[in-house]
This record gives sequence, structure tokens and C-alpha cells, in this order.
Amino acid sequence: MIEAQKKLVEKGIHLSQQRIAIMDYLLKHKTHPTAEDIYRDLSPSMPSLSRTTVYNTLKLFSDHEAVLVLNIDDRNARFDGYTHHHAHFMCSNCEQLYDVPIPDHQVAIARANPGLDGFRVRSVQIDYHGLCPRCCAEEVTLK
Amino acid sequence: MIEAQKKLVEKGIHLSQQRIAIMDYLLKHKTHPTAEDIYRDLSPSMPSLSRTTVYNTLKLFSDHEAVLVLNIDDRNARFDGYTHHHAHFMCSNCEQLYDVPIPDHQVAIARANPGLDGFRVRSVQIDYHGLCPRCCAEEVTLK
DNA sequence: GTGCTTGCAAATCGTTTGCAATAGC
DNA sequence: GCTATTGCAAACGATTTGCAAGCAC
Repeated sequence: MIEAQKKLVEKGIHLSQQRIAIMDYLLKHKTHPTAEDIYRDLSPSMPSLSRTTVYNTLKLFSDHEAVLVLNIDDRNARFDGYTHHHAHFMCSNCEQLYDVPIPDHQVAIARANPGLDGFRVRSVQIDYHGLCPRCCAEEVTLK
Repeated sequence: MIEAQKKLVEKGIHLSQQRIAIMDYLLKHKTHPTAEDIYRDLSPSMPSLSRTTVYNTLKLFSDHEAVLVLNIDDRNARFDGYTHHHAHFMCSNCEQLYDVPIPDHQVAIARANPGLDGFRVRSVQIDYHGLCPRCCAEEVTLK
């Protein structure tokens, strides 16, 4: 059993077939899939799987901080099984979502912002919007 | 006419009663309102105003970068007429949204991230989640 | 009068909920 | 058997779309 799964079991979460499949999917696909992506891709090999279960499971995982929920895309929630801190870049033209590494010290600085005195910070999300290299090359004009 | 309005006119945007009212609302209410908030609050004094117009106008403004669209709240889009760079903190308990000042140099650092080589960055959004001071004081446990 | 703007109603679509069937201890 | 989990269908709610009426130059 892999580490991410152990963590869930420790928290008393039963690992059903469906939950294992969804966690596996998230760990193998670093594509920031939507709930629908996961449902579509897992359905063929798990015909009984329902959207409801996908949604329930993703909510369960995110409540236990086993996955990140990204709000960078205003149309659907995106899920990320890679929980180490990093930023995201969304291309305004092709809508592709990219990982952007963030130096640890920069996260530390962001968390230590004096403007946050009195707040208890649980997570910091850094989202970039703009044009990705491919769309830049095609000289696409920003919408 | 105020500066924000001048900018819109320069871009060839006609300033209708509705658009002026919505821009005014955004400049006066630093509460990160949703489209529905704006509609509800303006309706009494503009009975003919429709939700569609509120949505259309907010889209028009954000396309012209006259307002910021915040994705920090996964339920609805929040709008911010204060376009100078700053971060946002959303309380996981009371769901209140706070402005967090961000030193200019920190934004500069975020934009200069070497991981962004080749990308053309249009905007950076920094979102915090956690407990706000009031909810900390009430010793609320994080969901 | 031509084109932009508005606003109603209906459609869309991601997500949630109610609830009955099922599985695991 | 009891509780947690699943999955269908329906509901929900924010946002978008089609389109006809109104307004501005």
C-alpha cells in the first residue's frame, strides 16, 4: 500500500475499490483532472462507478487534506493529488493548467505576511493567469 | 467622472446607467460581492435591472481588467473593484473574505519566478484559507 | 436605422441531495 | 444485523444563451 493510502487508513477511512481507484488515478495523472475527467476515465474499467461516488470521494479526500482542490478554473473544480506546495498557471487562451514550482522560502514568506496577524493560515494557493509558451509562440492575442 | 470610468470610456465602452451603477457599487463596497449581491442591492433603486445585465457588465469589466474576478470562493465568483495588487483570505468557518496587503516586492518576486520562463503572466492571485481572528477566538475547530 | 445594450425566459452544467440497494465488519 | 458506502434520479443554483424590445448616435 502506498503512503497516501496509509495516511487515509490511519484516519479511519475505509479503502473501498472506488476510493483506491480514484486515489490511484490522482497519483498517476498529474493533469489536475476535474471530477468529470476522473469519472469518464475510470468508468470503462468500473462500469458501476457513479458520478456521485466520485464527488463524495473527492470531498472526503479533500476534507482530510489528501488531495488539493484548485479553484483556478472558474468552471470546474480541479483536483491535484500532489500535495507538496506549488503554484498553478492557467493559460487564458488554451485553458491548459500548468504546475509552477515555488521555492519553499517563498511559501514561508507568503505565510509570514504581517497582514495575516491573528489569522490561522491553513493553505496558500498561488494562481497565475496569462499565456503559456505555446500560445505565446502562436502570437495569440489575449482575450 | 472618476478615474475607473475614464479608463472604460477610453476603451470605447459606453457608460450606461447600469454600468455606472455597477462600477460605483464595486468602488464603494469593498466586500467582494457576488453578482447576486450586486443585483440584490441595486435592484430597489433600479427596478428594471436584470441579473443578465449584471453578469454581462461584470464580464465586460473583467475583460477590460477594470475589475478583478476572484475564484477563492468555489461557490460563486466574487468581484473586486480594487485592482491594486493584494491577496485574499477566506475563513473556512464563517466564509468571510478578507483583503490581505501584499508588499510590492513580493508580487515582483512571484512574477519573476524562474519556473515561469516562457510564460506571459497577466495576473497573479494569492489566496489564503484558514481561520480568521474572530473564529480563532471562538476556538472553532477546522472542518 | 444601424448597432449596441438591456432584460426576460429558458437552457446549461457542475455539483449536491434524498433515498433505496448493497457491501463489509 | 448494523453501519458505512454506493449509485440512481431528481434537485439545485450559479451562470449563459436566445432573442425580442429599447436606446443612442
